[in-house]
Amino acid sequence: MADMTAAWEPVPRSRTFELVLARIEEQIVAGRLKVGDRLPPERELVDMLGVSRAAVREALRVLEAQGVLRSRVGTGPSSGTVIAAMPDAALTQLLRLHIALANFPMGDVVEARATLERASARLAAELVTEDGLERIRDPLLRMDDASLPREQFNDCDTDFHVAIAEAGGNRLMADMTVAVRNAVRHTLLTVFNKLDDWEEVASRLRAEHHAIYEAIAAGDTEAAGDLVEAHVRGFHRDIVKKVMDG
Amino acid sequence: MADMTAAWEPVPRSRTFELVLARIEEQIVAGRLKVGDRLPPERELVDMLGVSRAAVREALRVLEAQGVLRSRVGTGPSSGTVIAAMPDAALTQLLRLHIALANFPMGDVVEARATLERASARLAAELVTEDGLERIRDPLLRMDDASLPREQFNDCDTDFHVAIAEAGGNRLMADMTVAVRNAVRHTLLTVFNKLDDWEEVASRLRAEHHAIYEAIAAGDTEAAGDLVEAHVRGFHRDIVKKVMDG
DNA sequence: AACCAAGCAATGGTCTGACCAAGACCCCAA
DNA sequence: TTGGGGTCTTGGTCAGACCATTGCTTGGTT
Repeated sequence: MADMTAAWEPVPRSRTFELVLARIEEQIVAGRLKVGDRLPPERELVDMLGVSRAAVREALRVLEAQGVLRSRVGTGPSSGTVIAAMPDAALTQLLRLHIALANFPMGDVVEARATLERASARLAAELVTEDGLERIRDPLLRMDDASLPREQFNDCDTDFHVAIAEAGGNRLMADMTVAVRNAVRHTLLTVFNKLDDWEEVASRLRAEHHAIYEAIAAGDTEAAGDLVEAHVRGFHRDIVKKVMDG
Repeated sequence: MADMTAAWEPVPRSRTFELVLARIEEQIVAGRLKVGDRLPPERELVDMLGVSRAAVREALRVLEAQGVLRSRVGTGPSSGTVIAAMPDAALTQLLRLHIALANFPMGDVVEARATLERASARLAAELVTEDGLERIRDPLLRMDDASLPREQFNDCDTDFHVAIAEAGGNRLMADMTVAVRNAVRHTLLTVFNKLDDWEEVASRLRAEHHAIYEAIAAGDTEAAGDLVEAHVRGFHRDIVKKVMDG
């Protein structure tokens, strides 16, 4: 007799749109659909798969939410439904909601940021090009303007960290870094706006950013990683927690 | 005159389902919708928002793809659409497709695994409980069975790494680790099945796994991290690459 | 009184068919 | 040659109907 200790979980009854989804994913995984390829028009998929247009559209919506598709109305080369690759936006959105749902406590997010950005900074210190350095320097210098409003400072801060992540040349790590950083963008802005000693905090961040930049530019792997990790952890420990608890 | 260097990107014309999506996300971010809460039935949302049911359903489908919702037919307490929290499945699915689309080259994935699992192992060595240790030990011991088919060995391998990630107590890092590991599950299985010297490889993996387990059990943070990183990088360098290139 | 089965109502799932709106292309007139 | 309007393709939206599942209610039977 069969093993009865394992629960007899009901087979998840496939909904129509999931079958459509499976067909499309199948072609992606098999490599028959590549980035830039166009899918058949919705109405053709309806005929080919023998399902309603609503089912097709729900499947497409899922893939769009995963950053795999892009749809445009009209005729011509750029119209229709095409395979695209926008994982970072999809990742960001996903993390944002789950952080809001408190599935991911802020402490976990900080730990993840410290881990990812430390690794990104180390890669950057090893592999960065002159072009990459310039992309890091731009937001860095813009933050030096003392009259910069806090919201724009926050955006530059994001750009700075994103530029470092991308300088390492690892798209997956960069996208995860971007997603995690973006997911807490609103939270950080709220914190910034509550600060009484804004100028003091901004000065500290500027100094830390400059030190990180110097380490990366100098190709000092260890220093770059340590400084970024300390930057992320220190900022949350000393500033974010104080504001959110106090 | 305004700055003309920045491209005048067209404002993305909001589609109806995106408006619905925005309304629901709004309530999640504001904390008015928590895990376990039920959304109004689709037909009520249609009345409240003044849109078609198709639009509502497309929005719900997106949230479901993000692991935020769970829908069930019928009446009663467990039916309807409820806020759930299944980020790891959603993350896995997302990464799987993007890896298939080659947005994320295998080298990047390995780098990310090394980074995430190193950090997870360090956390585990510091924080693991007796219960957590047992969850790590279970797949470890099952892999010691030399007659275990390769596919099940692969699953146990996954379970082993997942258990370590979860032992650290950081849900976000654990979910990212799980997602990345799951996303390459199929690839690894293919590699396993192509190996001529399977027993030799399995022995090596077993030995490395045992060493990792011992380090975590002993609370040796540095060793645990180093061993896991070496395990991940070494496996891909020595085995996966050889099979996929040869 | 206890119990079981038939029926009912609520809810998500699916389909049909229609129309709208954006965008590119074609063709004709100036 | 050029400008403009028509038209076709394509995604976006909607209304309304029916199906399938599920849990609860109800009423009869023992």
